This record gives sequence, C-alpha cells and structure tokens, in this order.
Amino acid sequence: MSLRHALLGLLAARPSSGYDLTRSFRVSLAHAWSAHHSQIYPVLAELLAAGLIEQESTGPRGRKVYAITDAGLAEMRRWLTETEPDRATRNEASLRIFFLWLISPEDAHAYLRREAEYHRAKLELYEELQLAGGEYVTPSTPLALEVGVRYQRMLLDWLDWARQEVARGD
Amino acid sequence: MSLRHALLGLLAARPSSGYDLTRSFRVSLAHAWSAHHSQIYPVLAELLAAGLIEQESTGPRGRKVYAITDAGLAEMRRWLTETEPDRATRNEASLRIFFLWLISPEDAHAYLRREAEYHRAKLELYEELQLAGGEYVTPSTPLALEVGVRYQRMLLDWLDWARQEVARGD
DNA sequence: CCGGGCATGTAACTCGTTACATGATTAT
DNA sequence: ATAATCATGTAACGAGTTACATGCCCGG
Repeated sequence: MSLRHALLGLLAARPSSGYDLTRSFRVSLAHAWSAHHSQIYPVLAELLAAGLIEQESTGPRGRKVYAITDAGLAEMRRWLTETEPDRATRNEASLRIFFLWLISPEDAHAYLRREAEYHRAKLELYEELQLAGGEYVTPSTPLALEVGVRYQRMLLDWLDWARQEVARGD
Repeated sequence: MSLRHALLGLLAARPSSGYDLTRSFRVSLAHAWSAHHSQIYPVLAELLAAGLIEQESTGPRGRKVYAITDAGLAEMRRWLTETEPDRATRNEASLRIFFLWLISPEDAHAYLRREAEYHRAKLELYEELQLAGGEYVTPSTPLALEVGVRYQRMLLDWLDWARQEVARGD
C-alpha cells in the first residue's frame, strides 16, 4: 500500500526511471522503506494505468522516465492529510532486545557492541550528509536527516547504558 | 524468517498458546514486531514438526500450550549470536517525513501535532509500565522499555523542532 | 440464557524477496 | 575487448493481511 505512495512522492520531487527509484530506496530511503526493482516496475505500470503518473520521456538502454500527474499529486496530498499512518512496524534489532536474556552476559555485551558499531557508522554518514547539503531525494530530506541523526545518537546512548546493564547481570 | 524466532523467544520465557502469543505481539511487542493469529498458528505447526517446540498441555476450549525444546533454545541462541539482524525496515511515519513539503505548512504543522499526540500517549504508557514493573513478556523487557521511552522522547523533541521548521517555510 | 472474550483454524489475496533472463552503454 | 553499471522485465516462492468459519467457556 505505502509503496505506491512512496513512488508517487519520489516522482513528485523529480521525474525518474524505475532504476533511479530503486537507487533512491537503497541510498536515501533505506531507514524508512525499502523495495526491490522487481516490485517497483509492476507498481509503476499500475500507477501509469491509473493515470497517477505519465511517461515523460525515453532514454538510452530503454530507460523510461516517469513524472507525477495532477491526479497523482492530489492522491499524494489526500494520503498525507486524510489517512492515518500505518503503525505496524517490523524491526528485527528491536525484537532481539527482548531475547537478550537467553545468551550469556558476555555474548550479549558483544552483540550490543556490534550494534553500536553499526549505528556509529550510520550516524557519521548522516552527519556528513547534513554538512554536505547537496542533492536530496525530496526537499523535506533535511527533516528526515535530522530525525535520523537524533535516532542514531539516542540508540548509541542507550547501547552504552544497556551494555552496563547486561554487564552487571541483566 | 524472524517470526519463527519471535515465537521461539516468547516460548523460551514461558509456555503459551497461539492465543497468548497473538496477545503478546499486540500488547508487548507492537513496537518491534507484529503478527496476526492466522500467521501464528501455521508457524507453530511448523516449529512443532521441526522439534523446536513441543505441546506441553491442553486446556479448556481446545487450548494448546506449547513450550520450547532444547533444540529450540539452541536455535534461538545460534540466531542471536551468529546471524546479523536484518536491517530492512518499513516505517510509514518515517516515510511520510520525506513528503511533507508537498502539503501546506499549515497541514504539515497539523500532521506533526497529531503525530506528537500519538507519541505522547505511547511515552506515558511506557513510563507507566516501567514504574509498575510486574509481568513482562521476557526478562529482557526492561531493556526494551527503556529504549522505547528514549525513542518516544527523542521523537517528541524532534517533532517540536520540526513544527518550528515547517512554520517558517520548510 | 446470552454476550463477550477465549480459542483455533483455513482460504483468498496482496505484498515482498530471490532468482531468472536479457540486453545496451560507457569507461578502461 | 571486456567488465561494470545501467536498465527493464517476469516467475516462483515466501511472508503478511483480511475475511471466513467454528465452537467453547465464563461471568452476569
């Protein structure tokens, strides 16, 4: 359901091909949503048939560039203002926290240290992107980057605290 | 993939029926993972066939209580220590942030205010659970509650900041 | 005695991932 | 030449949601 709107939203910022959109998910939207090209191409065909996007041009190697239509923009605004966000989340890292008591304090400590490494790297990446400015997927990206930075910092703080907790026996 | 391990992990904390597990997802694990009963029952049958859980007893109204086996516990520990968490996340609220520029500053402001209401309620709930202590789904729940509280506080702070940002024209 | 919650299951459908398949362009 | 990347698509499978279906127990 959200994928349709994610694609519409990206096309509202700039006309793109399926390939471009696939890269946007992998590079810029990874923290919020993900999608493979095999899912994207059929959905683009649906949106086209529904008149929410149109094919703007053709490029080399069969590249097809799509743009959002007025109907697509209206649908996007309706979605943002009139529907409640779906709160169903799946975050494997969050899930694992509930099960840390099953492994030894040493293993749990090691696990939390690896998590911290991952989030440290993410934080550095987001901070660099904030400083660099430049080409964002949508004009609202600075808002998203800021919450990304705050999220990574919060997790790193929590991971420090959690490592101490598990060290002294959960 | 993670659902199998989520069920194993919950059964490691206490023997439960499919109905109990469904409630645990809805009540305690909602922030981390979700699952409907129609998905849970077939997976329990798989885990049973694989010898990772066993049927411990039968209760009123056809209630079947399952418990984790030694093989299940070993699998759970292997999963926690030897596999990397799947980082693919889908969070519709995070996704929407990228598209806020499409609506008026007034509509964006109203949207962020509604989000804050939701997260304020979540924060209060988690804080109450922390104070109450009591019956947790797993012994590691205090770790998860703490990160939940910190997450909600971080979001509320960010939402304040974001409302100011959109008020002065993104 | 009857309504609400307990309790389990299946079916149909949609969404998402992995694998298969093909070919064009560009930089080295 | 040739490897990497650009570029699009389909097929098979697995995961997740919604709808259908049934019945039991307990409290008021």
